[in-house]
Amino acid sequence: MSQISLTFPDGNARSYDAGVTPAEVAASIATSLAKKAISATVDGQHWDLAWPITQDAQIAINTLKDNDAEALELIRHDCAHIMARAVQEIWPDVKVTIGPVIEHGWYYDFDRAEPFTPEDLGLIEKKMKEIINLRDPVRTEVWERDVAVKYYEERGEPYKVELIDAIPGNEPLRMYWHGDWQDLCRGPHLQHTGQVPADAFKLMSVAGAYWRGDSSRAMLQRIYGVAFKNKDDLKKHLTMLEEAAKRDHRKLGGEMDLFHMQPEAPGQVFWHPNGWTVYTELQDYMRRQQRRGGYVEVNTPQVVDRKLWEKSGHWDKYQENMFIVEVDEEHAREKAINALKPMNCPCHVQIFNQGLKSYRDLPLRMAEFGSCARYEPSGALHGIMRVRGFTQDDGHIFCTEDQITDETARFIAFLSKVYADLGFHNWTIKLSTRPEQRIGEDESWDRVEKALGDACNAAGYEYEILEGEGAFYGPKLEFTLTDAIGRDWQCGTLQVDPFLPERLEANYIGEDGAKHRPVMLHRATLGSFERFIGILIEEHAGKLPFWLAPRQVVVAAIVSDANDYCLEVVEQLKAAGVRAEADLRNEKINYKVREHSVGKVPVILAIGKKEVEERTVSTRRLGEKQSKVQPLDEIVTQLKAEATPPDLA
RNA sequence: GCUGCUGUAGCUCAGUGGUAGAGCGCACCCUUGGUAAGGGUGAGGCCGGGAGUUCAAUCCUCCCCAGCAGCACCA
Repeated sequence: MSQISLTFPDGNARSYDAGVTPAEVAASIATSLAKKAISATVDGQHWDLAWPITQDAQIAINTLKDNDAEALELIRHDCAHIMARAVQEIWPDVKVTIGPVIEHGWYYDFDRAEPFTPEDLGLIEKKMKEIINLRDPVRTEVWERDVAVKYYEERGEPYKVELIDAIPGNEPLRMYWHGDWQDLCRGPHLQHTGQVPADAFKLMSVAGAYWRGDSSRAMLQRIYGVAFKNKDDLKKHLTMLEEAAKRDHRKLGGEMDLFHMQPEAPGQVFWHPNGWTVYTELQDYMRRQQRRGGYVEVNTPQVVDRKLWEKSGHWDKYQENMFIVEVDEEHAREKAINALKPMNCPCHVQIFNQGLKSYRDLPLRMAEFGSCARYEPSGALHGIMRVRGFTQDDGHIFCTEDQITDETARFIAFLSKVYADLGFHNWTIKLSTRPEQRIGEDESWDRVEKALGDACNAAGYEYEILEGEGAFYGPKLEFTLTDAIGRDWQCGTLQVDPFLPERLEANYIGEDGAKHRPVMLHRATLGSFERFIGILIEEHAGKLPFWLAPRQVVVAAIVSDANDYCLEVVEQLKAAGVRAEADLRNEKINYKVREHSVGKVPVILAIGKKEVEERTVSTRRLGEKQSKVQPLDEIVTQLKAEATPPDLA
């Protein structure tokens, strides 16, 4: 048998028979290592201890203790298998499908006639612990395709048969055995079930999920679990989830009296005075930014005849998701059918099309705080983050293809400044490329996709590529922020669209005196005010930056003799442009402090006898225990400065 | 839209086949209290909507609406 040379992380190399497994390698070093080992990393690939190595390679033996990423991957993956085995032991008629590792844990999809109940999850967890305690060995086998298909057909596992059919013919079919239970799986896995920490996992929830992510196919039951290396990490994770729930914008929206929603208008927001203050403050800020950024602001109609939507192509594609308004005029022959605008683009093109445009007018940047209505599927609605009525900070840049890169880079700079001003520093860019169903030449897609990528690079940002996720007419950049519990939300966007100018016959006169077609860049920075304010609330856990806080200062009287002075303080603050209010209620200062703290008021000025006499205030900042006595003039100057939006400071 | 769960006072939630309860909040009274809940009294409910079963339904069954989790969707 031929020899191979394996190089260890410390640089030492040893010679082994070709086909040696990492388990044998570990055993050759120390029996304790062989026992502790969970997997290997072979030439950068995560490698099962039982897989043979046939050529020279770099090798590292992973253990539960020292290798976080690998350990968690294996623990979670083995949990998926152990859970599937537990489910089939309890309910033998349940059909298994797939169970991948995800962030913090795993899920596994099952086909079962009866729904899993919360009590069932408890049963499954108990059974899983039993399997872990058995310390059943994990074995891997490579099967022939027809053998595997026959095996699954006999056992009534149609989903597995379908999976095998989808695996390319030249790939080996690997079977993993956890004791006497077996699953088709790429691997790698642990050595035995006992290597999963029995006290560091938890089944979290069960929900429906379509087989193969296809809404036309069977709805399966997906059980989610989380798993960690030890009990403490699990506990930390559960605590984090509890904390995150407190930051939920829907909860804080009520506590801070920002907005409410009700069944008569599902997916639409009733903004209360506090919430509307945040909204308008943000809108004023965006308006200033856009003026500075070279945009002209416009406004367009809400109710627009279907003819325009037919022309733009939206009627065909999105009719189901539009709010239709039919008007039955007395003398009309037929009803007028309109749609509430689901987007602003076609309307902006109408403005562009007024009068003749010259190449000298390009790039033309047109912005609108555009109210849109989309009939989103009921299950998609989520607080104020996914709604049916919303206002985009929309904008369209009419330009030439040559100007795309510059305009994109310019927009990225614009957006990053806005996000930074609003307290966001961790956001990501995704570049969605050509989908299967598309229009236009591949050459043009090549150029435009490159233009977007170049612009990101020029602006100094990395981006992730979402293959095939672009719109049918062009690629797009998505700017994504994350909510309190780690769900991603697309906020900003930039889409290249040569299609709509074509359909709506936009053109400009070029240097050569002939008509040319502009390209349109759809772009939004916040996305929608609704979603962005939701994210803003969660990001700051309700403690909005002072300039955005709806209630900035409460002046609270400690004794009623201080009332007049409190009102005077409020007047001075208001005159300085600060949102201040007096709390003269017959309540103890403790009570007032608590109430306004819960309401996330950033500054409480407490006024007692002493402050009245000395013309001072006792300043207490949200989140701080300590209060500070300072002269009235000083605090007014200070808060005036803090209330100034970052772009005006 | 799909699967599952939920819907009782303004809010958070108990509860029962014989038309309801707590805490907080609200109103009024007492209390003038120094930085996260002072005390008392009181008002407040078509038990999400509709139909059915029953002598009787907030409770059981069905349909609808809305919310929650996930999936699918997101111009």
